[in-house]
Amino acid sequence: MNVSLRQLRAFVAVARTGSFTLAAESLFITQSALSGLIKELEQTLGLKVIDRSTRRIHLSDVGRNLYPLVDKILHDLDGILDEVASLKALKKGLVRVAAPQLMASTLLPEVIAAYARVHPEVTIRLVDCVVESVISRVFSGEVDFGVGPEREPNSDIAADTLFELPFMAVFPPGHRLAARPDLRWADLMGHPFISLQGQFTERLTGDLRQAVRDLTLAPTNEVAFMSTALAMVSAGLGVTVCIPYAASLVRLYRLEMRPLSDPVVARRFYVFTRDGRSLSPAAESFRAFLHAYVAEHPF
Amino acid sequence: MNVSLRQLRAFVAVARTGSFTLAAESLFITQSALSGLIKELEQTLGLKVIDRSTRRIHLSDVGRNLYPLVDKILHDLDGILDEVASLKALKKGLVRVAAPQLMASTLLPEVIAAYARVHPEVTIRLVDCVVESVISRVFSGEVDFGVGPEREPNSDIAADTLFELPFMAVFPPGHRLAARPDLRWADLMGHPFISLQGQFTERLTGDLRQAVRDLTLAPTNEVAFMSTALAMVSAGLGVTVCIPYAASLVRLYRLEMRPLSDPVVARRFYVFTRDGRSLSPAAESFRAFLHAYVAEHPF
DNA sequence: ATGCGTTTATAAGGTAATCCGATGAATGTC
DNA sequence: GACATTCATCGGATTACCTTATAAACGCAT
Repeated sequence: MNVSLRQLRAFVAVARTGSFTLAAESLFITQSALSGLIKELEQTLGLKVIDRSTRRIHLSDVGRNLYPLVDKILHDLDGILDEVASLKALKKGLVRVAAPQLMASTLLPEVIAAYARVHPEVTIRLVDCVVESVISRVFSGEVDFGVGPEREPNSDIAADTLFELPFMAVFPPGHRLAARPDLRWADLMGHPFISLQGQFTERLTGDLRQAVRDLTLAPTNEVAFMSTALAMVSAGLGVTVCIPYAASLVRLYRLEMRPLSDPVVARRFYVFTRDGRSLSPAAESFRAFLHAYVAEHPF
Repeated sequence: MNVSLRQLRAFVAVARTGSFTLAAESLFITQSALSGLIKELEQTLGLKVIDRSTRRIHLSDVGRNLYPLVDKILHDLDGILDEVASLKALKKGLVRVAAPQLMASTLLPEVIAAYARVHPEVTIRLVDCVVESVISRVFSGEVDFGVGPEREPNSDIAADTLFELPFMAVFPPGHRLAARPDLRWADLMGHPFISLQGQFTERLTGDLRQAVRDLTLAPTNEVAFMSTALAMVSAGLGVTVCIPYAASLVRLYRLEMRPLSDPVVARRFYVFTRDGRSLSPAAESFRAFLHAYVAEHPF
């Protein structure tokens, strides 16, 4: 029995209004179109569901039994379609974003606050974790997408460049480095260098050696979190480097940031998504918003 | 959002099978037709519900939420359509028939038994009542149709002739009337006449006076039920008349029936339905069966 | 009984949805 | 890189649905 939704909607509209003419109006079609829908429905079912003449309309016995059941189904379906429309219109939605701790405590809260002003009904759930967890959380589906620095390519993960920014020197106000007009990596060599554990230091060391053969970065301390590093710099225990997106945190510690050259070493940050998997409307919206925000707010 | 049932069925089939090709087979359409249905569904909804390549298929986030809800709706709808199909195929159904006591204790039980042998899943509910109630029960919708003798026409009630049969004399075996070769109404005049209350006698008296001016039927007793009349005839308290469809009851009382002429007075019996209202498949089936039964079993 | 206003049914023609068969493009495996 | 298989697209045909016009039916008033 190949009945159609249009036919069922026509039937319910007639049952509700008691008139073909009024039912047609309620469905925004002409009376003759509605008459044809009812005729085809009855032919497909093989029995009458509406007894009518030009002056009277009644549901048949079968029609009377059918009406509340079909009415409920259409009501449920319309509820589902409304739900989808709400998701599409960003009238509701949930976005889960994984990001490393530094991202999660500097850039992203700003972007999320700005986004909430535009789309208050969408919930952004920030999942802060170590850099190495970002991609695995994306892969597992635990989050909609992740934000973080470049890592080994993975065929199941798509990486979309968010920004590429250079490292900058960070030191306390009044530090001897503050007096130099143009800072070079070599200038940092005479000072205790505080770095981050893991690929941060490995990649940095590799990049420097590749650019200047005898430039060797020997961290005097390797800590897990940038906030620890900044606190130590603030305490006069050395200097560090970081990417400009963390400027807000550097200012919080009342530290100074200066560009570094010879060489300029940059890091790319990406939005990671599962390859071949679409984002929900809300996630796609926030992803695009993040890209636009970063493009509009140079650090 | 004008989605169609075909599109929703396509979506659920893909979700269930994990393949466009297998989903198309399960819906008895080609793979390209199914591909088009999914494409149109996503265009109508304005978002992706299925992420796919030539080698992989996943439901999107929205698709994953949508699937169980749509699946349930389609399951419920198919249940309803199966119900309608069962009603149409007479695999289920209830028919309520109103009939006068005499009809209800002679003809109709026979017909219902015969019908049950052909359509065991249909329930026939016999509502026995006085003649005058038959039409009002049809009118009120309390029964699907009624069976009974002619009464004043009513524009809301349609009357479809079931049979037209003549009155016959009823008397005990060995009665003086049994010796006569051809009985005439005048022959009954010399005997106590037991009649039925109400329009039975009024209509009969009117018909007889209309045919033969000085033929006056003066019942010596008027009772409510034919069974009472037959019992009294059996006890030798008089004679009566009745319509041949009640022959089984007359035999039960071991009485004899003979045709009556000068005049032949016939009564029409009808199937009464509400005008402009269709019968359910089961009711229509039983109504047709009743007509056929009566045509095939002359009394 | 007749005329009238209004409602449902039908006809003709047009558009949208759905379908088929053929084939292109993509993809994982060998 | 070749191959088998799956999804996407194209062109054409059919079906479902729609509009406008109009016929048929019907309850009411006269």
